Formats: sequence, structure tokens, C-alpha cells
Amino acid sequence: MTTARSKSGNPKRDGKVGNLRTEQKAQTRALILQCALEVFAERGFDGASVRDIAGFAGVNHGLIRYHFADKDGLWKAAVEFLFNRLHEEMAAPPEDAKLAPLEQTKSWIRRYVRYCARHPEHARIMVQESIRDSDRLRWAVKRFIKPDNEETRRRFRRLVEEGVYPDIPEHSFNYIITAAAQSMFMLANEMKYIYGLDVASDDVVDAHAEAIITLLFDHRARRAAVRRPKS
Amino acid sequence: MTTARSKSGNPKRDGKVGNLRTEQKAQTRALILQCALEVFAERGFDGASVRDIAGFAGVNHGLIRYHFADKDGLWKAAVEFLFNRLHEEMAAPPEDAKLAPLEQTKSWIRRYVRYCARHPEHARIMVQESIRDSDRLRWAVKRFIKPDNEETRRRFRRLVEEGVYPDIPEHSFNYIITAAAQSMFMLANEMKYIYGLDVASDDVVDAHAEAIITLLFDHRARRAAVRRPKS
DNA sequence: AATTTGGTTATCCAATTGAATAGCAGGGAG
DNA sequence: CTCCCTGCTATTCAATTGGATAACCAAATT
Repeated sequence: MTTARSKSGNPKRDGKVGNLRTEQKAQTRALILQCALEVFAERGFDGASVRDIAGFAGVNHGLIRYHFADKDGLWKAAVEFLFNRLHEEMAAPPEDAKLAPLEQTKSWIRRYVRYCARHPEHARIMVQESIRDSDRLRWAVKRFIKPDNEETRRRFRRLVEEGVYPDIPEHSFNYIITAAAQSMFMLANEMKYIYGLDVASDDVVDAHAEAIITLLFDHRARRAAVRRPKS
Repeated sequence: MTTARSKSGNPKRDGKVGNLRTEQKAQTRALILQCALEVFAERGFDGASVRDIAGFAGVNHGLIRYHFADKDGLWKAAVEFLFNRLHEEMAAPPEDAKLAPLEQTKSWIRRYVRYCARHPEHARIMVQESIRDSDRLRWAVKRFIKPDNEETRRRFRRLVEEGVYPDIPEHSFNYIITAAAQSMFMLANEMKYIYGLDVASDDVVDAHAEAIITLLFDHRARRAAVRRPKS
């Protein structure tokens, strides 16, 4: 367990807003949050100990109580951070507005796959929590997952209505797409041991996004990608 | 926590092989294993306590040490059980041998989706363990996951060589297919809160299998399933 | 009937954990 | 310069945990 912070931090001001103490406080809070993300992702809520998280951040474990009240509060703050970042990083580029729905969806898939590769903690934390049943899950579903889901549903319904997508059950669509995008990066360890492949490689990430698009969103490209039989 | 076993068990013999003690022993072992599956699936390795598992099974927690040496041994025995059951229940029916590779694959998907719905603990336990990195994961990969995976790879390669499937990376294929089949059932709690849907329903299960086949394995059926645009 | 065996329970132990409380030290207001 | 506020640390506490040991007792063996 390496400590991520030296005893004294960096007390040099960089001339920004706020006084030194509030700034330091915010920094410490952010540091703890970052470490909490890693530890929660790797060990799940029960498996993660506030002491490990604090040790990882190089602070006294009492501080977590001060900043986040209790372990539950820390988890919720971490999840809040995750979804805020997701929303920021998943914003569609303005030029997407001109594209047809199916093309918009392909662009969305590319962004989402790259997000999953960049931040595997997100899926790791949420999946571990969704496997169990808890107040935390209900909180996260109500606050973040369900609203995001509504958007995916709208996207899907539009594709179906435009006649470019088969009318499968919405929940099947949702779980097939998101799982296909997340799983490889969420299970990077497993993949390392099976294929000896490092998921961090950009090649692997982009190829995965294109594979999903080929299989699920582009049956023209798909037919072309199929090798002609020898006959 | 309900106890699954009364104090005295059922001491009546049913005239089978083996003496009473060995039979009882096997029964107790199986009972503990069953409870371990549930608890490991719900809470992960770290979150599950041997005392809870023992309490669930209605036995003293010392017994787990006797039957499985330690917590690790219990987990491994549980996983061994899971994969043995998987192999039994996933055996292809003899008539499949006559089918073309693509049709065999569709049949395999139907069997796998139903398996995932019937035994969601399997994916729950393995995914939680694959998210972390541990000796247990390496053990499971070497012993079960990788061999099973080789088979899926062969299946995939044959489809590609027959010219009925696009030549995407093998690992992408693997994670897209398995994740698409598992995730909805693995995350049944989440789905319950998002869609209010009970995953146990046969309708939902079969429809999900067909959705996967439509999207991923049957672009002819897929085109037919797409509503024609109004134009 | 007496003795041994082995599945099971009761109990203990050290380590870890989440939480609570008291105290410290240095920045900031006066 | 002085004092207070607050971000942070040190320490304590009760509960839980995995594991170890010894006692128990009914089935099996003789």
C-alpha cells in the first residue's frame, strides 16, 4: 500500500481563489475520493475498509468520518463523482446533431466504449453493488441509473421507429449494449490471464468499439466483413 | 437468517449404498456448499463470512473448517461445483450435431441464456472474483475459464471460416456474447428497480435469448424484424 | 457390551473493522 | 501579536471475523 500523499502535502499556494485551508480541505477530500474509487472498485463495498482507503490516501482514517460522515457517505460521494464525470465525458460533440439516429448511436457507442476503457472503476463499482441488493443500490438507481437509462431507451425507440433497428425488448437492448461495452474492461484481470492481452491498449479499445458496431449496429458493414465462403 | 437444517437432520436411512455416517457427511457437505453459493454470490468472497454461511446452513461454523479446510477451500469447492453443473447442463442435445454451425451456435445461445437465468449465482460469483485480482481468479481461469473459453473460440473461428460471421477479434466476440447473455440475470436486482420486471419469468428469458440471436446471429431474421420505415 | 472412530459443537484467540471521542497545531481574524 | 476556529491525528471501543483447539457423542467395529 503506497501512500499517495507526503506528510505535509504541498503547502505552496498557486494564487487561486479561496483561502489556504478551504483549498487544502477540498484537495484532501478529492484525494480521499480518488482512493476510495480504486479501493471500492477492487474490493466492493464490504471488502473495502475505510482504514485501507485512508492509508492509501496517506491520511488518518478518522478524516473520512470528518469529510463523509461514514462509509456509506463516502461510497455515495464516490458514486456521485463517477456519474458526474460520466455525464461530462459522454456529452455528444455538437456535429453529432446533424447525423442520422443510427450514426449518432454509433458515435455514442464509440464514446461509451472509450469511457469504459478509461474508467473501468465505474462499471466495477456499480456492478458489484447491483449484484447485491442494498439501500445503496436503490439510491443509485433512483438518482443516476434510471434517469440515464431513460435516455438510452429513447435512443433505442427512435431507432426502432425509424425502421433501422429490430424491435426487441427495451431491457434486453439495454443490457446487451451496456454489458457488451463494459465487460471486457471491467474484467481486465480475467482477460489478462486468458488472452495475455492488455486492455489499456488503444488498439484493443477501438477495435472493440468497432466490433460492437459491426455486430450490433451496422449490418451492411457486417455483411461486407464476413469472408465470402470458398464455394 | 433462516436455518436450513433442523437439529437432528433426518436420520432415517433410505436403504442406499454407503453407511449412515458417510452419507450424512456428504449431505452436510452439499448443504454447506449450496449455502456458500448463495452467500458468496450475494456478498463476494470478502463480504461473505464463514459464520454466516454456517448459520445459513444451520451448522456450527467449525464444520466448514472440517469439510473444506478454510474459506478459500470452500470457495474453490463452490466454484468447482458451479462449473461441473455448467458443463452438465450445457451439453448439446444429440440432434444438434446435424445442424449447420450457425444453427448450432443459436442453439448454444438459447441453452446458455437459460442457464444464466436458472443459476445467476454463477456469473455473480465469477464476475465479482474477476473484478479483483487474486490467486482464486488465477486458479479458476486456469482450471475452468480458459478451457471453456477455448471451446468458444473454436466455435467462433468455425463461423468465421464458414463465411457466416464477421472476423472481429476473438476476445471481443467472447466478451460481447457472454456479457450479453449473463448481465441481465446477474443484475436482476438492478433490473427490478429500473424496469420493475421479474427476470425469473420464462417469457423474459426466452425473449432475451431471441433478442441476442436476432441482433448477433441472424441478420436475415434481423432485417425482417426491423419495421419498415413509413416512407 | 466395550471400544474406537469421526462428524459435529462449544469455546477461545488474535486481528480487523466501523465508529466515537478527545486532543492537537497551524492558519486566519481581530 | 494573540486567540479561536477547524482540518486533522491519536487513541479507544465494541463487534465481527477467520481460524484453532478441545470436548462430545452417536455410529461403527470388535
